[in-house]
Amino acid sequence: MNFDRDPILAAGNRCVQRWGMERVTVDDIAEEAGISRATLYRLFPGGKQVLFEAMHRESIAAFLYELDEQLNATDNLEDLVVAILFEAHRALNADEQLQVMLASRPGDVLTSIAFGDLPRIFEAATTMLTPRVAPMIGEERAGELAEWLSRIVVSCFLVPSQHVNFADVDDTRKFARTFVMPAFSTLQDTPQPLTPTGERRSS
Amino acid sequence: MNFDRDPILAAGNRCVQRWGMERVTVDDIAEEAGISRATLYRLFPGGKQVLFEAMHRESIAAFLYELDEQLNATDNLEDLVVAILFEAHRALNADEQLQVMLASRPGDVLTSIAFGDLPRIFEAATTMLTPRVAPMIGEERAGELAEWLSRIVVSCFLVPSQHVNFADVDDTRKFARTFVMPAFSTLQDTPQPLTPTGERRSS
DNA sequence: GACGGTGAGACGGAAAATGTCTTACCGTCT
DNA sequence: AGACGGTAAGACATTTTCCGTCTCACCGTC
Repeated sequence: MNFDRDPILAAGNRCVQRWGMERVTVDDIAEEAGISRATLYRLFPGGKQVLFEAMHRESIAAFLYELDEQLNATDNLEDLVVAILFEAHRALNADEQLQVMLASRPGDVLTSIAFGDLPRIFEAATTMLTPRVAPMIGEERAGELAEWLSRIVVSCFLVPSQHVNFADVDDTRKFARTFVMPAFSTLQDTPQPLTPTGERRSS
Repeated sequence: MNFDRDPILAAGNRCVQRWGMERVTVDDIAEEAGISRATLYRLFPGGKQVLFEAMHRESIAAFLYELDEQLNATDNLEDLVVAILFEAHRALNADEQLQVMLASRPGDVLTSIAFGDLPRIFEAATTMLTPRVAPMIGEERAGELAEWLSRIVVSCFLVPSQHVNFADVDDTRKFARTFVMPAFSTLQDTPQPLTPTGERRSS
């Protein structure tokens, strides 16, 4: 089943893709959605800013929803972390719309990320992740893990790392074992002993 | 050798590709070109309209320049006409920028074409074509041929024909023999007798 | 030091976008 | 039928943006 999007927000996304984030107008979106501007203001009181925030929120939610579906094959924490990092990186680099959502303009990226989106991303990621990892590490730590992984993904999307390539699943696993798992793994969650060389898994 | 473009007009094209024809501002282009708005107005007195016309003109000129280079292998009128129709169609469908130049917005195409671009296209096509065909059909008729071919190319770009497919060189030749050559060819220009069936040439 | 070309930016007028509001319309429910 | 909620259309004032012109300071060249 697909993530069903609000048709108005979907219209907004189409407009953003056509005109760019700064050039899209409320009239554009209303016309694209096939509704009048009055209705749009009724549905999104607060106008442009509220509408855009809703679009951001939905984009993030849809992204995490699809990411969540990729995680069903995992049954332990490390596999989960690796899958999240790997799939998030892949999806993010393939999803043009989400990139526009995150980076409205080359210069505004940091501003947007720092003051607007990151908290929303953390919140949504926590909501998505908690039911999966709560049985493993407890509910409080789930939020920490979600934020930590979100920061890694977003940061490495904005400025690709020189040291880790999330397009490579082995690289990703090595990174996870070094930088993530030590903070969260408990003994029974570790699928196999960590080795200093970070060898490839035989499965 | 390449067609060298005015850096300011090139900046304008980049902006148009990013924002779309109706959303681009003079400030955008000045900034993209790395000059101040004052300088831009000094260089293009008349402002936005003059600047846009220059961009159109240059796009058309660059297009015809590249087209012209495809015609060196031809030595008779029919081959020339076929090559022009075929290559123009191919290039036009591959050149996103030129498409934006011709069709700023789906609804404005006809207006733009009818009242702005076509005369410029005719003029530029005539300039490009005259030296090639003047030895064959005379200078006055060169203008007629250029206009005629331009109309065909532009019209079939805007609304693809049901009857002729310019992506097919044989189809193109058949079309040329039926609709173009009779009006322009003289006996010594005809590479082989026209046949009523329009069979394929043996090379 | 004169001179041409440029960047930065002020300025007013024009155009566009925003957000609110009113009015009329339409389907539903009672 | 009549009340009611939701909508489209669009008028309206306000704010923002854009346009085109202008001035002034700067800088390299002659």
